[in-house]
Amino acid sequence: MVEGHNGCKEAPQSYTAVWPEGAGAAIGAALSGSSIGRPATTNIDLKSLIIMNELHRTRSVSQAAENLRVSQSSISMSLAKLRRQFNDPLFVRTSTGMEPTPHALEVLTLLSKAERLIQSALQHQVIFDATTSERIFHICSTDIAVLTLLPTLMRRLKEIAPSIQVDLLPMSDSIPRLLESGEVDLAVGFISPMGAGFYQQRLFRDRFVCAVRAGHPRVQDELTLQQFELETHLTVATPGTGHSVLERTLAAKKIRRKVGLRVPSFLGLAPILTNTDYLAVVPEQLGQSFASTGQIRLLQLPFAIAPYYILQHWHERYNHDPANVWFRSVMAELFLR
DNA sequence: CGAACGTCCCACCCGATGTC
DNA sequence: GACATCGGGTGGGACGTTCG
Repeated sequence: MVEGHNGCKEAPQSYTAVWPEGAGAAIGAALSGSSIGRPATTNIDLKSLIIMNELHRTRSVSQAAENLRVSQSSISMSLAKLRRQFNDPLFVRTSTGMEPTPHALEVLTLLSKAERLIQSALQHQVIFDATTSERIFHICSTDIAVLTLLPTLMRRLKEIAPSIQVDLLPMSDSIPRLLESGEVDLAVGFISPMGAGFYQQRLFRDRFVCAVRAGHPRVQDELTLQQFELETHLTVATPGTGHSVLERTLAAKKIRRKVGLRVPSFLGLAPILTNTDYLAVVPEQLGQSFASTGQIRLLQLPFAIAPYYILQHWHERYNHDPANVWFRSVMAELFLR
């Protein structure tokens, strides 16, 4: 996000940015660790230190003022302040200009070290090496992911990042807080929009289908609306997800369904379905994994319901985090279609 | 020794900030 | 919002140093 100009007036001075804002602490730390001891005040004036550097470079108060685009008296005042702070003349007039005292030279040497430290800090980048990282990624998803995403994901991770671990956490209403705090890296699934501060990326489209056991005595190749309402259903509670769209659609279309069993997880659906005559409305991706055994059939729903997208969600705090960026890219590589 | 140049100091001004 | 305070900048004069 780029900050706007917000009507700020231009600063009257235009110091050459030798050290960035906030560098005073680093400079203070460098000075306090030296043989010259602490300056008279710990409230280090960064501009005065910039002026000191410029004085050393130019050997002239006037020239330093010109270079820093301030008045000569301003430089003079700053020098006076520095002299009080360090209890040393720092620069004395000679035939060759304002020459630094030994004390000033030592301070300048330390300032140079501090500058290098600051530059190093500013250029510091967090490197994430997937091939050697032992990081644990915490993913929130419905247990659908266990069947539809994890096998592919873990196979790929074994190839490119063998030491990385994945911790799958259940969906809940507190996903936004968990993503924001960093307790969860990524939330994947059919999840309602989380609002400002969150990013999301579409991975693939999915839709609802009806699953029944292969030898269901009444449901043949086509499911009628009448059958849908007459048969008993097996449903799954899915807090924190967008699956409630199914309930809303049924209510809007005034379609009634008789629930015989409600379970907390998609994982146990298959064995129950194969041993009962229940109908279960499930995501097609999940249904296909059930149907691969040959014991369960998938049928079109007898009413229209919009398809939906499986997305990956993350918080803006981690939008540029190299590890999070890498993991998202792996997810996109495997599932974006 | 005086001119030129550079530094220092003081009074004043301005903007930011805190307080009521 | 008005006012006080403070930090920091400016202009200008005083003073010091250098050099021809």
